[in-house]
Parts: sequence; C-alpha cells; structure tokens
Amino acid sequence: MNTPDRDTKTKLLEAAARIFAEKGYEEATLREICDAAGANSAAINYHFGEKRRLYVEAIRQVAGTCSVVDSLSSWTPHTTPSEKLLDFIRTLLGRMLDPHNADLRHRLMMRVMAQPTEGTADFVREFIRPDFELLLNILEELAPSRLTSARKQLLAFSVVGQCAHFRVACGLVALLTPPEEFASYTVENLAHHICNFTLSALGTQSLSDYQNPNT
Amino acid sequence: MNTPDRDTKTKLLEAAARIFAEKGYEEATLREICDAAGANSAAINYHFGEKRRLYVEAIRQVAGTCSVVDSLSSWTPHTTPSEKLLDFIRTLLGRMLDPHNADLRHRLMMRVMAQPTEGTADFVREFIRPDFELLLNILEELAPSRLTSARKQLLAFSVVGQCAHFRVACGLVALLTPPEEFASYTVENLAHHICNFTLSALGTQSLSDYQNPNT
DNA sequence: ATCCGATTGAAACAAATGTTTGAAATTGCA
DNA sequence: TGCAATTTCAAACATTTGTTTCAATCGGAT
Repeated sequence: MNTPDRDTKTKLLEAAARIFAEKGYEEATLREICDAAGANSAAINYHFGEKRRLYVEAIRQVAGTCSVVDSLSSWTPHTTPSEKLLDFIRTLLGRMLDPHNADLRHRLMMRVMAQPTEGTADFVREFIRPDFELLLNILEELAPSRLTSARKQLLAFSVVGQCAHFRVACGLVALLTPPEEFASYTVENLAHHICNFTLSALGTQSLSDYQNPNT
Repeated sequence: MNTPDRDTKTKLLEAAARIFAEKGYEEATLREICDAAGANSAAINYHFGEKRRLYVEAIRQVAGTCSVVDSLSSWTPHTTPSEKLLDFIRTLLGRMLDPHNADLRHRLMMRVMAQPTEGTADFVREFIRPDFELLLNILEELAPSRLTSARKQLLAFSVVGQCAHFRVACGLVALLTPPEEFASYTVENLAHHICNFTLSALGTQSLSDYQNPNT
C-alpha cells in the first residue's frame, strides 16, 4: 500500500536476485541479502515468510523483464536467416560471458538450470522458452521443410550447448587452451565459430562476409 | 602403516568422493561422510586436518584411475575416424548421462568444472587432458591438414559442449522438450545426432551405416 | 488528536556445521 | 608381556544458518 512497504520489499527482491545469482541458493545468506537491502532480518520473514519464497519471488520478478528476443528488434524483412543466427548466437553468448556487469537474468538462469527447484518451471516458461522458440524459427528459415521438429529441437540444443559450454566450463576451457589462444576467445570470435559451425552442419553456405579473420 | 589406518582413511576417501560428487563441496557435510564411511567425526581431522584437504585428496585419488581413453582400446588400424568420433561421443555422453551407477569421475568433473578450487588444475591435467587430446587427434584424422590447431581446439569445444549441455542443463532440456520426444533422448540417439552434426560441419560424409532410425 | 493495523528494529532461538579436545582403545615393537 | 606411538571414540566447542519473538515505530482513517 504505502511507499515504505513496497520500498523495502522491492529492495529486498533486488538484492536477493543479485546475490542469489552470484552465489546460488544455498550459499546466499539472508543476513547478506538484508544488509545489501538495508533491511532487517525480520523483514524477510514478514514479507516472504521463508527463504525459498523469497528465492522464487526474486526469480519471478527478474524473469518478467525482457529476453534475448528484445535485443533483436533491428531485424528487417531483408535480414537473412544466417545473419539472424549470428545475431542470436552473439547476443546469447554476449550475455552469458559478460563478466563485468553480467546480466542478472543469465546468471540466475544458469543457477536455475544447474539446480532446479520450485519456481523453475515458471522461469523457463516466461523467460527461456521465447528465446528458444526464436532459435527454432531461425533454424526453420535456414533449412525450410528439410527438418522435422524433433531434429530442429536437437539442432537448437546443439547451438545452445556450444554457447553454454564457454560459460559453464569456462574454467576448464581456460586450463585446456594455450593462454594466447584463450585470449582470442572473444564473444565475437566465438560467435562466428559457433555460427559457421552450425551453418556448415546445416549445409548452408557460411557467412563469408561476416567471417572473422581471427577465427 | 597398519591396515586399520589405511582402511578408515581409504573408506573416508571413497565416501568423500561419492558424496562430494553427489552434493558438491558446500552441500556435503562431514558428518554424512563419516557416517557413510563408518568413521568418527574426528577421523577427518586426524587424517586430513580439514574439509578442503579431504576434498582435494578425494579428487586426486579418483582422478588417477582411468579415463575415456581406456574404454576405446578396441580400435584397430582399420577403424575409421568417423567411427572413432562416434565412439568417443558415445562414451563421453554415456558417462555423463548415466544416472544410475553414474560414473563418479564425471560427476566430480562436473563439480570441479562448475566451481574450480585448489586441486582443479591437477585434476584437469591428469584426467581431462588426455581425453581432450584424443578428441583433437580424431578431428585431425577427420580433416587432415585442413585445420589449424586453434580451429581444432574450437571444434573440440563444440563437440564437448554439445555433450555437456545434456548433462548440465538436463532439467532445462526436459522442460523445453515434449515428453515423448524427451524420452527418445537416449545416449545412443544423442550420440548419433551430435556425431552427424559434427561430421556435417566438417564436410565429412555422415555415418549412414551407423545412422540411427530414431534420430 | 487519536487509535489501529501495518511495518520495522534489536535480540534471541534452535538447529546444523566444521573443528577441537582429551581420554580410551588399538597397534607395532622390544 | 609391557611400553610407546598411533588411531578411534564420545562429547563438546564456537560459529553460522534460517527463523521467531515482541516491543517500538510509522501511516492513514475516524
């Protein structure tokens, strides 16, 4: 009702989303969240009852904001499917890998993926599914009527899997790759590699004009 | 020296490896490990001093056993590179996905990948690297002298990434895929998809004789 | 201005965790 | 056998966790 109510509750949700994304559910402590929000320990109990509900609410709030789809509004009717695929991969990869102001939603997504709990299904439905459908549409455009929906699904997982690997197993990749080579693993270079790899697999001509010299 | 010493110490290491693999470092409790090992809480302090050292020792011991490489000794000089790739992917995927008697080392590997700590580098060097080199060699055989080592490296990550995704984001995949389709995601079917996807991307003819009708 | 419900605050709670303690038991060796 | 070192045990410790308590405070309707 009144502003202070919504104020601390909102602050709590924001701090919770950030800290849950950073540390995961178990590692994040309520005291840390309360301190970050400038609220009292009892505020969580008052507004949310228990830790898990705060977690679910934080996910739900963050999920409703936007998705990869929104970043791709610059497409025109003349944008080719190949360009769309590159755009999609670059956007997804960029959000996944950005270490600095890393996108809250993707960090949360990774947490949710790794450790599904109550509220996960909603998060997937509201936030991840639209992006996934977009990828399926791009694949359909790339190879119209050549692919069953089951194959498209698998192809989409192949694309996402390649991207996610550099996020999930980043530490491993760093240990397996020579330093100077690892330094060249920019979003741009990786996106071109994954895009061209996928286009080749589909039998589509690679984006030579987009080809990155460093790849 | 004496058997009981090595006995409880070994039991402790085995139980620790299993439980750390299941729950991760923070979630696993020392009391649970001790109970599983039939040892006293103080035994950990006596033999290892602290929790982290037990973790590192457990990883190190498990890492030294064997790797994917050892499962592929059935290859002959006549085994084609494509068959080798399928074998590799099937073995890797099988170990990653087997939920029942799931391979301890791969569960630990996932944990280590997701949350690198002290001892990770050794684990990678001793256990993961040989498998990765094998994959690089297979890729070299598939496209001799067409690929720079940097490109081979990226291709290898694309292969591993596709496999790992079904492990890491298994819950997500299940939520995005129709149930009856998800039911068809057996190791065999997924391995064929990933293998053919990769071979197509390399411009190599797919393994039609190995083609799986359900894929 | 006053009262009542909503909200906040400081402190404490029970439970669980990693760790320590010191005595008891066991082992290897003379 | 007897001794000394090693290993085990039950109990307790200090700390941290999520949660609760209850009085103090605030805000708006009467």
